Amino acid sequence: MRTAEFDRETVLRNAMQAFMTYGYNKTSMPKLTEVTGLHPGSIYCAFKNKKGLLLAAIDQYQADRRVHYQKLFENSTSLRCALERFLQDLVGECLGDESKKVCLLTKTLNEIGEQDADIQTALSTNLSQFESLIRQQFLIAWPDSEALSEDEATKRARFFIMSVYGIRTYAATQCDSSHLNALADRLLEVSV
Amino acid sequence: MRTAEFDRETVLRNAMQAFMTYGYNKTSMPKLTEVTGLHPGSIYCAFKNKKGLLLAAIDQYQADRRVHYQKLFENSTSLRCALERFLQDLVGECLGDESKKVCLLTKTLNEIGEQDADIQTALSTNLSQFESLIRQQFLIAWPDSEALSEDEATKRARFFIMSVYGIRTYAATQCDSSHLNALADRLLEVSV
DNA sequence: GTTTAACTTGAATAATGATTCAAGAATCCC
DNA sequence: GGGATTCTTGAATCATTATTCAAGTTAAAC
Repeated sequence: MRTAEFDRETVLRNAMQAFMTYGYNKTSMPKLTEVTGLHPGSIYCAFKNKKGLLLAAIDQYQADRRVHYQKLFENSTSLRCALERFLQDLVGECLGDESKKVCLLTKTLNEIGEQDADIQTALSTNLSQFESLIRQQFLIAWPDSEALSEDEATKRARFFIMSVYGIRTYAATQCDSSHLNALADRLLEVSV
Repeated sequence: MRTAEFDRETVLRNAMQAFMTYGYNKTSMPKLTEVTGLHPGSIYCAFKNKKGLLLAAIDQYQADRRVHYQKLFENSTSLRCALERFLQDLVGECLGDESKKVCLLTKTLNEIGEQDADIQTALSTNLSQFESLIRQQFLIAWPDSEALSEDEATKRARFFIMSVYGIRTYAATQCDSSHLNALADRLLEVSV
C-alpha cells in the first residue's frame, strides 16, 4: 500500500484554472502536468485521461461554487438584497483576473458541449443545479418581501440566470466597469 | 495571369460553418480542406494561414448578418415590432440545426479571444457594429412609438444585446422551445 | 524486516496538427 | 501562339499532441 502524494482538490483547482484560462483544447497535457505538478502517468492513473480530469475539475468547480454562493446568500434580508450581492460579486469577477472572468461550465459548454455526450451531460446537470440554487432565493418567503408563486419564481429565476450568462458574455466583448454595473442595475430592477 | 477557380464567398461560408460547428481549435486543416474543397496550398496562398481564414470568415459572417438583419427590420412599424421579429428569428436559430445555433463572433471570442490580439480586435469591432445596428432600431422615431433619448436608447440597446447573448448561451444549456419563447417574451416586455 | 500493493517517473509511441514548397496546369496579354 | 504570371496540387516536414508502459519508489500490513 501507499498513499497518494498529491492533494486531489489542489490538483483539480489548478487544472480548473488552466481549463478556464486556455479552454479545454488549448490546455495541453504538458501544460496540465506543469500546473498540477503531476506526471502524465499519475494523471492517467488518477483520472483515466484528459477528459476524466476535466470532468473531475467540473465537479470540483461546482462544489466550490455552491459553497461560495451559500456564503454569499447568508443573512440576506430580502430577495433584492440577495440578488444585489450576487450581481456585485458577478461584476467583480468579470472585472477581475483572467481565470475568474469566465464560468468553467458555460465556457466548456460553448467549446465542446456539442461534441461529447459525457461532457454535455455533466455540464447540463451542474448548470441546472446552479439554476435551482438561484431559484431557491426567489422562492424564499423573505421578511421584507412578498412571496412568489412557484411558477413565477421559476420564470423569474430563469430570466435572471439567462441574463447572468449574458453579462458574462458581454464582459468578454468589452470590459467596461460602468457598462457592466448599469447592466446589473437594470437586471436587478426587472427581476425583483 | 490566371483567375482563381474557387468562389471566395462560398469557401468562406463553408469555413464559417465548420468553425461554428467544431470551434476554431477542433476545425483541423484537413477538415477545412474537405469543407472548402481547397488544397492546403491554396488556403495558405489565399488567406496566409488558418488564422487568416478565420478572420476572413468572420468578416464574411458579419457582412451576411448585416444583410440578414436589414431585411428583417425592413418595414417595421414600431420598435416593438422590430424587436419581436428579431427575437422570433433568434429563437428559431437556437432551435434549428447545429451550425446556426451559435454566433460565430461570441463562440470564437469565448474560445480564443483572450489568446490572440488580432482575433480579439476583429471580434470586438464586429460585435460593436452589431450593437450599433440594434441601437439604430431603438433610435428610430417610429410612427407608432415615442422617441427615445440617445442615452436611453444606448442603455436599452445594450441590455437587449446582453440578453441576446444570454439567450444564446441558455439555449446551449437546454434547448426547450417554451422556455426560450418565454425568455424572449419577457425580454421584449422589459425592452420596449 | 520482508512482502506486497499502490503510486511515481519520464522516456517512448503513435497519431494528428499546421505549414511549406517544388512541380504542374491554366489563363491572360501581347 | 509564346511567354509570363498566377493558381493548384499534394506529398513532405516539423511541431505538438494524448497516451502508454516498464522500471523505480514508497509506505502500509503482517
